[in-house]
Amino acid sequence: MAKNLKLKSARAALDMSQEELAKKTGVTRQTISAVENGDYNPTINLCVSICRALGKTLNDLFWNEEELK
Amino acid sequence: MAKNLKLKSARAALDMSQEELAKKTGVTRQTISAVENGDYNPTINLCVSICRALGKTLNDLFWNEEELK
DNA sequence: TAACTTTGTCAAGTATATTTTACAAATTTT
DNA sequence: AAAATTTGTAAAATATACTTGACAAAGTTA
Repeated sequence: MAKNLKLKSARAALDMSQEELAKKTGVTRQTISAVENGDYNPTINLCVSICRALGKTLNDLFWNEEELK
Repeated sequence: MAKNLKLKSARAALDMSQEELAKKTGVTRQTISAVENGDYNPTINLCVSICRALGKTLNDLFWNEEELK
């Protein structure tokens, strides 16, 4: 899977560490790292928590308009 | 968890059965049923597949603007 | 440069998403 | 009303999301 650079940069824009984001979303730092690096396929609830913690929506961080497959 | 009525109605609007949607998204009919009934927490990849099969986006089907928690 | 923080990664364990098989209730079609 | 399709649900099995603990590499700050 591809890296999630939108997530990575949204977090960077808030100067927030993976650790902080992890705490806010109630998961482990390793999980945040894995999501950012595309190492797996998070649940929608986690995605929503991440979005809320970063002030973004699902479409902002997890939707790719282009890739039509 | 709450039922996903947006999903249920988007599917109904296309006159598509759970079985058809399941086939298009590569999961089981029971999985679609469980997602619609809020019985669990699907992965983002499944959510994206469902959206594409129904011509909707993540925000359309899986994002609730209101509930601020 | 040395201390400190952040990040990537790995292995083993636990929790839960998803499958398979199956049956009954409900809805739609004939 | 009967036949056919659609949907809800359940139990057992499998796949995988997520945790815990730990270590090294890279980046940042003193």
